[in-house]
Amino acid sequence: MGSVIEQTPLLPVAEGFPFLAGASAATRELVSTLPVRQVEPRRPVLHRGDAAEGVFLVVGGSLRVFYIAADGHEATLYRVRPGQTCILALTAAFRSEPYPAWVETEDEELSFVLVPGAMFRQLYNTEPTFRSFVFEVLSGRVFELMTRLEEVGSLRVEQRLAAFLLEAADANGEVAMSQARLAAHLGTAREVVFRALRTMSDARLVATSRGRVHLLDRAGLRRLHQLG
Amino acid sequence: MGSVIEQTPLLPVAEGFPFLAGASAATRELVSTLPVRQVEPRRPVLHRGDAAEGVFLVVGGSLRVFYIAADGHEATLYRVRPGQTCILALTAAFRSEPYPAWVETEDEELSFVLVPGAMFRQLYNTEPTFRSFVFEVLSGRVFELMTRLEEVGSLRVEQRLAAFLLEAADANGEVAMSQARLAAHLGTAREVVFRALRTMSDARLVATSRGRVHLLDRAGLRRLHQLG
DNA sequence: AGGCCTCTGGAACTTGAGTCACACTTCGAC
DNA sequence: GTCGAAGTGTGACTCAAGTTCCAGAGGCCT
Repeated sequence: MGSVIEQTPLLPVAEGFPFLAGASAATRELVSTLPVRQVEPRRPVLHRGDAAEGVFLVVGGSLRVFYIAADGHEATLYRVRPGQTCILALTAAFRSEPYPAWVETEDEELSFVLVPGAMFRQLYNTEPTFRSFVFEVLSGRVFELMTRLEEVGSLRVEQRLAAFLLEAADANGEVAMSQARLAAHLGTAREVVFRALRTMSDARLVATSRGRVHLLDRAGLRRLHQLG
Repeated sequence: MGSVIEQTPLLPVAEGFPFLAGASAATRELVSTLPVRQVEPRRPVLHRGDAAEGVFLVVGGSLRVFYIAADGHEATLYRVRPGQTCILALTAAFRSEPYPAWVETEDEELSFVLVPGAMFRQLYNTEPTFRSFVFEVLSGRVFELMTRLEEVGSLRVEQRLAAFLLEAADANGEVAMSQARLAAHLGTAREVVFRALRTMSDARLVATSRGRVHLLDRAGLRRLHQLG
Protein backbone atom coordinates (compact mmCIF):
# COMPACT_ATOMS: atom_id res chain seq x y z
CA MET A 1 0.00 0.00 0.00
CA GLY A 2 1.45 3.29 1.12
CA SER A 3 0.89 5.83 -1.62
CA VAL A 4 -0.23 9.38 -1.72
CA ILE A 5 -3.97 9.31 -1.23
CA GLU A 6 -5.80 12.58 -1.50
CA GLN A 7 -9.45 12.94 -0.65
CA THR A 8 -12.11 14.86 -2.45
CA PRO A 9 -15.67 14.34 -1.26
CA LEU A 10 -18.59 13.42 -3.46
CA LEU A 11 -17.91 13.19 -7.13
CA PRO A 12 -20.55 11.73 -9.42
CA VAL A 13 -20.15 8.08 -8.55
CA ALA A 14 -23.69 7.37 -9.65
CA GLU A 15 -22.86 8.17 -13.26
CA GLY A 16 -20.25 5.49 -13.47
CA PHE A 17 -22.20 2.84 -11.61
CA PRO A 18 -25.66 2.24 -13.03
CA PHE A 19 -26.55 -0.17 -10.26
CA LEU A 20 -27.01 2.83 -7.97
CA ALA A 21 -29.89 4.09 -10.09
CA GLY A 22 -31.90 0.99 -9.27
CA ALA A 23 -30.92 0.97 -5.62
CA SER A 24 -32.96 2.19 -2.69
CA ALA A 25 -32.71 5.77 -1.47
CA ALA A 26 -31.06 4.52 1.70
CA THR A 27 -28.32 2.81 -0.30
CA ARG A 28 -27.71 5.83 -2.48
CA GLU A 29 -27.47 7.89 0.68
CA LEU A 30 -25.05 5.40 2.21
CA VAL A 31 -22.75 5.27 -0.81
CA SER A 32 -22.80 9.03 -1.21
CA THR A 33 -21.22 9.40 2.22
CA LEU A 34 -18.13 7.62 0.96
CA PRO A 35 -15.36 9.92 -0.17
CA VAL A 36 -13.98 9.68 -3.68
CA ARG A 37 -10.26 9.25 -3.33
CA GLN A 38 -7.38 9.71 -5.71
CA VAL A 39 -4.11 7.92 -6.33
CA GLU A 40 -1.40 9.30 -8.58
CA PRO A 41 -0.46 7.55 -11.81
CA ARG A 42 1.97 4.62 -11.65
CA ARG A 43 1.76 3.98 -7.92
CA PRO A 44 1.49 0.68 -6.11
CA VAL A 45 -1.93 0.03 -4.60
CA LEU A 46 -1.67 -3.53 -3.30
CA HIS A 47 1.19 -5.94 -2.87
CA ARG A 48 0.83 -9.68 -3.28
CA GLY A 49 -0.48 -11.08 -0.03
CA ASP A 50 -2.18 -7.89 1.08
CA ALA A 51 -5.75 -8.09 2.25
CA ALA A 52 -7.67 -4.93 1.52
CA GLU A 53 -10.23 -3.62 3.96
CA GLY A 54 -12.74 -3.13 1.20
CA VAL A 55 -13.72 -3.14 -2.41
CA PHE A 56 -12.56 -0.61 -5.00
CA LEU A 57 -15.16 1.00 -7.22
CA VAL A 58 -13.11 2.61 -9.97
CA VAL A 59 -14.53 5.96 -11.08
CA GLY A 60 -11.70 7.27 -13.24
CA GLY A 61 -8.31 6.06 -14.39
CA SER A 62 -7.58 2.37 -14.20
CA LEU A 63 -5.93 -0.35 -12.14
CA ARG A 64 -3.54 -2.94 -13.46
CA VAL A 65 -3.53 -6.33 -11.76
CA PHE A 66 -0.35 -8.24 -12.52
CA TYR A 67 2.10 -10.88 -11.33
CA ILE A 68 5.86 -10.73 -10.91
CA ALA A 69 7.65 -13.97 -11.67
CA ALA A 70 10.68 -15.33 -9.83
CA ASP A 71 13.05 -13.99 -12.49
CA GLY A 72 11.58 -10.51 -12.08
CA HIS A 73 9.57 -10.29 -15.27
CA GLU A 74 5.98 -9.20 -14.92
CA ALA A 75 2.74 -9.68 -16.84
CA THR A 76 -0.71 -8.16 -16.63
CA LEU A 77 -3.53 -10.46 -15.54
CA TYR A 78 -6.33 -7.96 -16.12
CA ARG A 79 -7.14 -4.29 -15.94
CA VAL A 80 -9.90 -2.68 -13.89
CA ARG A 81 -11.52 0.18 -15.77
CA PRO A 82 -14.01 2.86 -14.74
CA GLY A 83 -17.34 1.32 -13.80
CA GLN A 84 -15.69 -1.91 -12.73
CA THR A 85 -14.58 -3.13 -9.37
CA CYS A 86 -11.69 -4.92 -7.78
CA ILE A 87 -13.17 -7.19 -5.15
CA LEU A 88 -10.50 -9.80 -4.95
CA ALA A 89 -8.41 -8.20 -2.30
CA LEU A 90 -11.45 -8.37 -0.06
CA THR A 91 -12.23 -11.92 -1.10
CA ALA A 92 -8.72 -12.87 -0.18
CA ALA A 93 -9.61 -11.95 3.39
CA PHE A 94 -12.63 -14.31 3.44
CA ARG A 95 -10.62 -17.15 2.02
CA SER A 96 -7.43 -17.81 3.87
CA GLU A 97 -5.25 -17.54 0.76
CA PRO A 98 -3.23 -14.41 0.21
CA TYR A 99 -4.14 -12.20 -2.70
CA PRO A 100 -2.15 -13.65 -5.57
CA ALA A 101 -1.11 -10.49 -7.39
CA TRP A 102 0.09 -6.92 -7.34
CA VAL A 103 -2.09 -3.93 -8.19
CA GLU A 104 -0.97 -0.53 -9.38
CA THR A 105 -2.50 2.53 -11.01
CA GLU A 106 -1.89 3.11 -14.69
CA ASP A 107 -1.01 6.28 -16.58
CA GLU A 108 -3.94 8.37 -15.45
CA GLU A 109 -4.76 9.45 -11.96
CA LEU A 110 -7.07 6.95 -10.34
CA SER A 111 -10.24 8.06 -8.62
CA PHE A 112 -12.14 5.46 -6.71
CA VAL A 113 -14.53 4.80 -3.87
CA LEU A 114 -13.54 2.30 -1.24
CA VAL A 115 -16.56 0.36 -0.04
CA PRO A 116 -15.70 -1.17 3.34
CA GLY A 117 -16.10 -4.93 3.71
CA ALA A 118 -19.13 -4.72 5.99
CA MET A 119 -20.94 -2.32 3.70
CA PHE A 120 -20.09 -4.51 0.72
CA ARG A 121 -21.71 -7.50 2.35
CA GLN A 122 -24.73 -5.44 3.30
CA LEU A 123 -25.17 -4.13 -0.23
CA TYR A 124 -24.64 -7.60 -1.68
CA ASN A 125 -27.37 -8.98 0.54
CA THR A 126 -29.94 -6.22 0.22
CA GLU A 127 -29.62 -4.65 -3.21
CA PRO A 128 -30.55 -6.81 -6.19
CA THR A 129 -28.96 -4.36 -8.60
CA PHE A 130 -25.68 -4.45 -6.68
CA ARG A 131 -25.84 -8.25 -6.65
CA SER A 132 -26.12 -8.48 -10.39
CA PHE A 133 -23.37 -5.91 -10.74
CA VAL A 134 -21.04 -8.07 -8.65
CA PHE A 135 -22.11 -11.19 -10.50
CA GLU A 136 -21.39 -9.59 -13.85
CA VAL A 137 -18.01 -8.27 -12.84
CA LEU A 138 -16.94 -11.64 -11.45
CA SER A 139 -18.21 -13.75 -14.30
CA GLY A 140 -16.83 -11.26 -16.80
CA ARG A 141 -13.46 -11.63 -15.13
CA VAL A 142 -13.65 -15.40 -15.42
CA PHE A 143 -14.42 -15.13 -19.13
CA GLU A 144 -11.60 -12.66 -19.62
CA LEU A 145 -9.07 -14.84 -17.82
CA MET A 146 -10.14 -17.92 -19.76
CA THR A 147 -9.61 -16.04 -23.00
CA ARG A 148 -6.25 -14.73 -21.87
CA LEU A 149 -5.15 -18.23 -20.87
CA GLU A 150 -6.09 -19.59 -24.26
CA GLU A 151 -4.24 -16.79 -26.02
CA VAL A 152 -1.09 -17.31 -23.99
CA GLY A 153 -1.21 -21.00 -24.77
CA SER A 154 -1.93 -20.83 -28.45
CA LEU A 155 -0.88 -17.52 -29.98
CA ARG A 156 2.51 -16.08 -30.81
CA VAL A 157 3.64 -12.90 -29.10
CA GLU A 158 3.02 -10.91 -32.26
CA GLN A 159 -0.61 -12.01 -32.32
CA ARG A 160 -1.12 -11.25 -28.66
CA LEU A 161 0.46 -7.86 -29.15
CA ALA A 162 -1.98 -7.13 -31.98
CA ALA A 163 -4.87 -8.02 -29.69
CA PHE A 164 -3.50 -5.89 -26.89
CA LEU A 165 -2.97 -2.87 -29.13
CA LEU A 166 -6.51 -3.11 -30.50
CA GLU A 167 -7.87 -3.17 -26.97
CA ALA A 168 -5.64 -0.46 -25.57
CA ALA A 169 -5.94 2.07 -28.40
CA ASP A 170 -7.87 5.27 -27.89
CA ALA A 171 -10.36 6.69 -30.38
CA ASN A 172 -7.54 8.03 -32.57
CA GLY A 173 -5.88 4.65 -32.74
CA GLU A 174 -3.04 5.74 -30.48
CA VAL A 175 -1.45 3.61 -27.78
CA ALA A 176 0.74 5.80 -25.57
CA MET A 177 3.10 3.19 -24.17
CA SER A 178 6.79 2.47 -24.45
CA GLN A 179 7.89 -0.91 -25.77
CA ALA A 180 8.97 -1.80 -22.25
CA ARG A 181 5.44 -1.22 -20.90
CA LEU A 182 3.93 -3.25 -23.73
CA ALA A 183 6.34 -6.05 -22.85
CA ALA A 184 5.31 -5.88 -19.20
CA HIS A 185 1.67 -6.18 -20.17
CA LEU A 186 2.30 -9.21 -22.36
CA GLY A 187 4.78 -10.85 -20.02
CA THR A 188 7.58 -10.86 -22.56
CA ALA A 189 10.86 -9.03 -23.18
CA ARG A 190 11.26 -5.56 -24.65
CA GLU A 191 13.31 -6.83 -27.57
CA VAL A 192 10.60 -9.27 -28.52
CA VAL A 193 8.05 -6.46 -28.60
CA PHE A 194 10.40 -4.45 -30.76
CA ARG A 195 10.74 -7.27 -33.27
CA ALA A 196 6.97 -7.78 -33.39
CA LEU A 197 6.41 -4.05 -33.88
CA ARG A 198 8.98 -3.94 -36.67
CA THR A 199 7.19 -6.74 -38.48
CA MET A 200 3.84 -4.98 -38.06
CA SER A 201 5.38 -1.73 -39.10
CA ASP A 202 6.86 -3.30 -42.24
CA ALA A 203 3.40 -4.62 -43.02
CA ARG A 204 1.96 -1.09 -42.61
CA LEU A 205 -0.27 -2.25 -39.77
CA VAL A 206 1.14 0.28 -37.30
CA ALA A 207 3.50 3.23 -37.16
CA THR A 208 5.73 3.72 -34.14
CA SER A 209 7.31 6.73 -32.50
CA ARG A 210 8.91 7.32 -29.13
CA GLY A 211 6.49 6.15 -26.46
CA ARG A 212 3.60 5.45 -28.78
CA VAL A 213 2.15 3.14 -31.36
CA HIS A 214 -0.29 4.38 -33.95
CA LEU A 215 -2.67 1.83 -35.43
CA LEU A 216 -2.88 2.17 -39.22
CA ASP A 217 -4.89 -0.92 -40.12
CA ARG A 218 -7.22 -2.21 -37.44
CA ALA A 219 -8.75 -4.83 -39.71
CA GLY A 220 -5.30 -6.13 -40.56
CA LEU A 221 -4.40 -6.34 -36.89
CA ARG A 222 -7.61 -8.20 -36.18
CA ARG A 223 -6.76 -10.66 -38.93
CA LEU A 224 -3.27 -11.10 -37.53
CA HIS A 225 -4.74 -11.81 -34.10
CA GLN A 226 -7.22 -14.37 -35.28
CA LEU A 227 -5.40 -16.44 -37.85
CA GLY A 228 -2.02 -17.85 -37.03
CA MET B 1 -31.19 -34.55 8.15
CA GLY B 2 -34.20 -36.79 8.83
CA SER B 3 -34.05 -40.46 8.00
CA VAL B 4 -37.21 -41.16 6.06
CA ILE B 5 -38.45 -37.95 4.48
CA GLU B 6 -35.23 -36.93 2.81
CA GLN B 7 -33.99 -40.20 1.47
CA THR B 8 -34.94 -39.01 -2.01
CA PRO B 9 -32.62 -38.09 -4.85
CA LEU B 10 -32.03 -34.92 -2.84
CA LEU B 11 -29.95 -36.72 -0.26
CA PRO B 12 -26.69 -36.86 -2.16
CA VAL B 13 -27.19 -33.29 -3.31
CA ALA B 14 -27.65 -31.95 0.20
CA GLU B 15 -24.52 -33.71 1.37
CA GLY B 16 -22.43 -32.24 -1.37
CA PHE B 17 -23.86 -28.75 -1.16
CA PRO B 18 -23.82 -27.33 2.35
CA PHE B 19 -25.66 -24.20 1.27
CA LEU B 20 -28.87 -26.26 1.21
CA ALA B 21 -28.63 -26.86 4.94
CA GLY B 22 -28.98 -23.15 5.59
CA ALA B 23 -31.71 -22.67 2.99
CA SER B 24 -35.45 -22.37 3.60
CA ALA B 25 -37.69 -25.42 3.59
CA ALA B 26 -39.30 -24.13 0.40
CA THR B 27 -35.94 -24.03 -1.35
CA ARG B 28 -34.99 -27.48 -0.19
CA GLU B 29 -38.32 -28.70 -1.46
CA LEU B 30 -37.77 -26.95 -4.77
CA VAL B 31 -34.32 -28.36 -5.32
CA SER B 32 -35.45 -31.83 -4.27
CA THR B 33 -37.80 -31.95 -7.25
CA LEU B 34 -34.81 -31.79 -9.58
CA PRO B 35 -33.60 -35.13 -10.84
CA VAL B 36 -30.01 -36.20 -10.37
CA ARG B 37 -28.74 -37.05 -13.82
CA GLN B 38 -25.77 -39.02 -15.07
CA VAL B 39 -23.35 -38.68 -17.95
CA GLU B 40 -20.90 -41.42 -18.94
CA PRO B 41 -17.17 -40.89 -18.59
CA ARG B 42 -15.32 -39.06 -21.38
CA ARG B 43 -18.36 -37.58 -23.07
CA PRO B 44 -18.84 -34.08 -24.43
CA VAL B 45 -21.18 -31.94 -22.34
CA LEU B 46 -20.93 -28.51 -23.96
CA HIS B 47 -19.36 -27.24 -27.13
CA ARG B 48 -17.81 -23.81 -27.47
CA GLY B 49 -20.55 -21.35 -28.18
CA ASP B 50 -23.27 -23.41 -26.54
CA ALA B 51 -25.57 -21.69 -24.09
CA ALA B 52 -26.79 -24.03 -21.42
CA GLU B 53 -30.32 -23.78 -20.11
CA GLY B 54 -29.08 -23.92 -16.56
CA VAL B 55 -26.38 -24.37 -14.02
CA PHE B 56 -24.64 -27.66 -13.24
CA LEU B 57 -24.29 -28.68 -9.61
CA VAL B 58 -21.75 -31.49 -9.72
CA VAL B 59 -22.52 -34.27 -7.24
CA GLY B 60 -20.08 -36.97 -8.35
CA GLY B 61 -17.37 -37.33 -10.97
CA SER B 62 -15.92 -34.19 -12.50
CA LEU B 63 -16.09 -31.87 -15.47
CA ARG B 64 -13.14 -30.66 -17.47
CA VAL B 65 -13.39 -27.20 -19.01
CA PHE B 66 -10.85 -26.76 -21.81
CA TYR B 67 -10.04 -24.97 -25.03
CA ILE B 68 -9.03 -26.34 -28.41
CA ALA B 69 -6.57 -24.18 -30.31
CA ALA B 70 -6.53 -23.61 -34.04
CA ASP B 71 -3.84 -26.25 -34.55
CA GLY B 72 -5.96 -28.80 -32.71
CA HIS B 73 -4.06 -28.99 -29.46
CA GLU B 74 -6.10 -28.65 -26.30
CA ALA B 75 -5.51 -27.49 -22.74
CA THR B 76 -7.52 -27.62 -19.55
CA LEU B 77 -8.69 -24.29 -18.15
CA TYR B 78 -10.13 -25.69 -14.92
CA ARG B 79 -11.91 -28.71 -13.52
CA VAL B 80 -15.28 -28.72 -11.78
CA ARG B 81 -15.31 -31.15 -8.87
CA PRO B 82 -18.10 -32.46 -6.65
CA GLY B 83 -19.59 -29.66 -4.59
CA GLN B 84 -18.74 -27.08 -7.21
CA THR B 85 -20.76 -25.63 -10.01
CA CYS B 86 -20.40 -24.68 -13.62
CA ILE B 87 -22.39 -21.51 -14.09
CA LEU B 88 -20.61 -20.04 -17.04
CA ALA B 89 -22.66 -21.66 -19.71
CA LEU B 90 -25.66 -19.91 -18.21
CA THR B 91 -23.80 -16.65 -17.84
CA ALA B 92 -22.93 -16.82 -21.49
CA ALA B 93 -26.63 -16.51 -22.20
CA PHE B 94 -26.96 -13.31 -20.15
CA ARG B 95 -23.96 -11.77 -21.82
CA SER B 96 -24.09 -11.86 -25.56
CA GLU B 97 -20.73 -13.61 -25.91
CA PRO B 98 -20.63 -17.30 -26.65
CA TYR B 99 -19.27 -19.63 -24.00
CA PRO B 100 -15.55 -19.66 -24.68
CA ALA B 101 -14.73 -23.30 -24.03
CA TRP B 102 -15.60 -26.96 -24.31
CA VAL B 103 -16.75 -29.08 -21.39
CA GLU B 104 -16.52 -32.86 -21.06
CA THR B 105 -16.79 -35.44 -18.31
CA GLU B 106 -13.61 -37.01 -16.97
CA ASP B 107 -12.81 -40.61 -16.16
CA GLU B 108 -15.63 -41.23 -13.71
CA GLU B 109 -19.32 -41.13 -14.42
CA LEU B 110 -20.69 -37.67 -13.74
CA SER B 111 -23.77 -37.17 -11.61
CA PHE B 112 -25.20 -33.70 -11.46
CA VAL B 113 -28.29 -31.62 -10.92
CA LEU B 114 -29.26 -29.12 -13.56
CA VAL B 115 -30.75 -25.99 -11.98
CA PRO B 116 -32.77 -24.15 -14.64
CA GLY B 117 -31.88 -20.53 -15.31
CA ALA B 118 -35.04 -19.11 -13.77
CA MET B 119 -34.62 -21.16 -10.62
CA PHE B 120 -30.99 -20.13 -10.40
CA ARG B 121 -31.93 -16.47 -10.45
CA GLN B 122 -34.63 -17.05 -7.88
CA LEU B 123 -32.24 -18.86 -5.55
CA TYR B 124 -29.58 -16.24 -6.08
CA ASN B 125 -32.01 -13.50 -5.11
CA THR B 126 -33.70 -15.17 -2.17
CA GLU B 127 -31.22 -17.50 -0.46
CA PRO B 128 -28.28 -15.86 1.28
CA THR B 129 -26.47 -19.18 1.59
CA PHE B 130 -26.84 -19.83 -2.13
CA ARG B 131 -25.56 -16.33 -2.83
CA SER B 132 -22.40 -16.85 -0.87
CA PHE B 133 -21.97 -20.25 -2.48
CA VAL B 134 -22.09 -18.65 -5.93
CA PHE B 135 -19.80 -15.85 -4.82
CA GLU B 136 -17.25 -18.31 -3.50
CA VAL B 137 -17.28 -20.49 -6.57
CA LEU B 138 -16.86 -17.51 -8.87
CA SER B 139 -14.16 -15.77 -6.91
CA GLY B 140 -12.37 -19.08 -6.36
CA ARG B 141 -12.39 -19.60 -10.10
CA VAL B 142 -10.88 -16.17 -10.64
CA PHE B 143 -8.09 -16.96 -8.18
CA GLU B 144 -7.48 -20.29 -9.81
CA LEU B 145 -7.29 -18.84 -13.30
CA MET B 146 -4.94 -16.08 -12.14
CA THR B 147 -2.63 -18.69 -10.68
CA ARG B 148 -2.79 -20.83 -13.81
CA LEU B 149 -1.99 -17.82 -15.97
CA GLU B 150 1.04 -17.00 -13.87
CA GLU B 151 2.25 -20.57 -14.03
CA VAL B 152 1.88 -20.78 -17.78
CA GLY B 153 3.81 -17.55 -18.14
CA SER B 154 6.63 -18.26 -15.76
CA LEU B 155 7.18 -21.98 -15.22
CA ARG B 156 8.65 -24.63 -17.46
CA VAL B 157 6.48 -27.54 -18.54
CA GLU B 158 8.28 -29.84 -16.12
CA GLN B 159 7.37 -27.62 -13.20
CA ARG B 160 3.76 -27.31 -14.29
CA LEU B 161 3.61 -31.07 -14.70
CA ALA B 162 4.88 -31.50 -11.15
CA ALA B 163 2.13 -29.19 -9.90
CA PHE B 164 -0.50 -31.01 -11.91
CA LEU B 165 0.57 -34.43 -10.69
CA LEU B 166 0.49 -33.29 -7.08
CA GLU B 167 -3.01 -31.99 -7.54
CA ALA B 168 -4.34 -34.93 -9.52
CA ALA B 169 -2.88 -37.75 -7.43
CA ASP B 170 -5.16 -39.91 -5.33
CA ALA B 171 -4.44 -40.90 -1.73
CA ASN B 172 -1.96 -43.57 -2.86
CA GLY B 173 -0.02 -41.10 -4.93
CA GLU B 174 -1.29 -42.57 -8.19
CA VAL B 175 -2.29 -40.58 -11.25
CA ALA B 176 -4.12 -42.85 -13.68
CA MET B 177 -3.55 -40.97 -16.91
CA SER B 178 -1.66 -41.65 -20.11
CA GLN B 179 1.05 -39.24 -21.16
CA ALA B 180 -1.26 -38.02 -23.92
CA ARG B 181 -3.92 -37.04 -21.38
CA LEU B 182 -1.39 -35.28 -19.21
CA ALA B 183 -0.26 -33.36 -22.28
CA ALA B 184 -3.85 -32.37 -23.06
CA HIS B 185 -4.26 -31.04 -19.52
CA LEU B 186 -1.11 -28.98 -19.71
CA GLY B 187 -1.61 -27.82 -23.28
CA THR B 188 1.63 -29.33 -24.53
CA ALA B 189 2.76 -32.27 -26.67
CA ARG B 190 2.94 -35.89 -25.58
CA GLU B 191 6.66 -36.10 -26.29
CA VAL B 192 7.31 -33.13 -24.03
CA VAL B 193 5.46 -34.85 -21.20
CA PHE B 194 7.51 -37.97 -21.81
CA ARG B 195 10.78 -36.05 -21.53
CA ALA B 196 9.64 -34.32 -18.34
CA LEU B 197 8.55 -37.64 -16.84
CA ARG B 198 11.87 -39.24 -17.75
CA THR B 199 13.74 -36.46 -15.98
CA MET B 200 11.53 -36.82 -12.91
CA SER B 201 11.87 -40.56 -13.06
CA ASP B 202 15.68 -40.30 -13.23
CA ALA B 203 15.51 -38.08 -10.16
CA ARG B 204 13.40 -40.71 -8.35
CA LEU B 205 10.52 -38.27 -8.01
CA VAL B 206 8.05 -40.52 -9.80
CA ALA B 207 7.79 -43.99 -11.29
CA THR B 208 5.85 -44.55 -14.48
CA SER B 209 4.00 -47.47 -15.94
CA ARG B 210 1.50 -47.82 -18.75
CA GLY B 211 -1.31 -45.35 -18.16
CA ARG B 212 -0.17 -44.23 -14.74
CA VAL B 213 2.32 -42.18 -12.79
CA HIS B 214 3.20 -43.05 -9.24
CA LEU B 215 4.48 -40.22 -7.04
CA LEU B 216 7.52 -41.29 -5.05
CA ASP B 217 8.63 -37.99 -3.56
CA ARG B 218 5.91 -35.42 -3.07
CA ALA B 219 8.20 -33.00 -1.26
CA GLY B 220 10.66 -33.19 -4.12
CA LEU B 221 7.92 -32.49 -6.64
CA ARG B 222 6.76 -29.53 -4.59
CA ARG B 223 10.30 -28.19 -4.58
CA LEU B 224 10.55 -28.68 -8.33
CA HIS B 225 7.30 -26.77 -8.79
CA GLN B 226 8.29 -23.84 -6.68
CA LEU B 227 11.89 -23.14 -7.51
CA GLY B 228 13.01 -22.97 -11.03
C1' DA C 1 -2.98 -67.68 -32.44
C1' DG C 2 -2.94 -63.34 -34.90
C1' DG C 3 -4.29 -58.60 -35.43
C1' DC C 4 -5.08 -54.13 -33.93
C1' DC C 5 -5.01 -50.19 -31.20
C1' DT C 6 -3.08 -47.57 -27.51
C1' DC C 7 0.72 -46.31 -25.19
C1' DT C 8 5.67 -45.56 -24.15
C1' DG C 9 10.51 -44.69 -25.51
C1' DG C 10 13.48 -42.11 -28.19
C1' DA C 11 16.47 -39.60 -31.94
C1' DA C 12 16.77 -35.60 -34.79
C1' DC C 13 15.40 -31.33 -36.33
C1' DT C 14 13.01 -26.63 -36.17
C1' DT C 15 11.57 -22.50 -34.20
C1' DG C 16 9.70 -18.85 -31.25
C1' DA C 17 11.22 -16.33 -27.98
C1' DG C 18 14.20 -15.05 -24.11
C1' DT C 19 19.09 -13.15 -23.22
C1' DC C 20 23.18 -10.37 -23.84
C1' DA C 21 25.65 -6.67 -25.44
C1' DC C 22 25.84 -2.35 -27.34
C1' DA C 23 24.97 1.93 -30.28
C1' DC C 24 22.08 5.58 -31.09
C1' DT C 25 18.13 8.93 -30.27
C1' DT C 26 14.97 11.79 -27.79
C1' DC C 27 13.75 14.51 -24.13
C1' DG C 28 13.63 16.90 -19.94
C1' DA C 29 16.34 18.93 -16.14
C1' DC C 30 19.92 21.80 -14.69
C1' DG D 1 24.13 23.49 -24.29
C1' DT D 2 25.29 19.58 -21.52
C1' DC D 3 24.11 15.69 -19.11
C1' DG D 4 21.72 11.81 -17.83
C1' DA D 5 17.72 8.99 -18.08
C1' DA D 6 14.58 6.70 -20.78
C1' DG D 7 13.58 4.81 -25.01
C1' DT D 8 14.55 2.58 -29.59
C1' DG D 9 17.13 -0.27 -32.98
C1' DT D 10 19.95 -4.45 -33.87
C1' DG D 11 22.88 -8.58 -34.26
C1' DA D 12 24.31 -12.83 -32.13
C1' DC D 13 23.52 -16.47 -29.18
C1' DT D 14 20.87 -19.91 -26.30
C1' DC D 15 17.29 -22.76 -25.05
C1' DA D 16 12.72 -24.74 -24.00
C1' DA D 17 9.51 -26.75 -26.29
C1' DG D 18 7.07 -28.10 -30.40
C1' DT D 19 7.48 -31.33 -34.62
C1' DT D 20 8.46 -35.37 -37.21
C1' DC D 21 9.20 -39.95 -37.53
C1' DC D 22 9.74 -44.39 -36.05
C1' DA D 23 10.47 -48.76 -32.99
C1' DG D 24 8.70 -51.58 -29.78
C1' DA D 25 5.79 -52.93 -25.66
C1' DG D 26 1.32 -53.88 -23.51
C1' DG D 27 -3.56 -55.03 -23.76
C1' DC D 28 -7.75 -56.51 -25.77
C1' DC D 29 -10.55 -58.75 -29.09
C1' DT D 30 -11.94 -62.44 -32.14
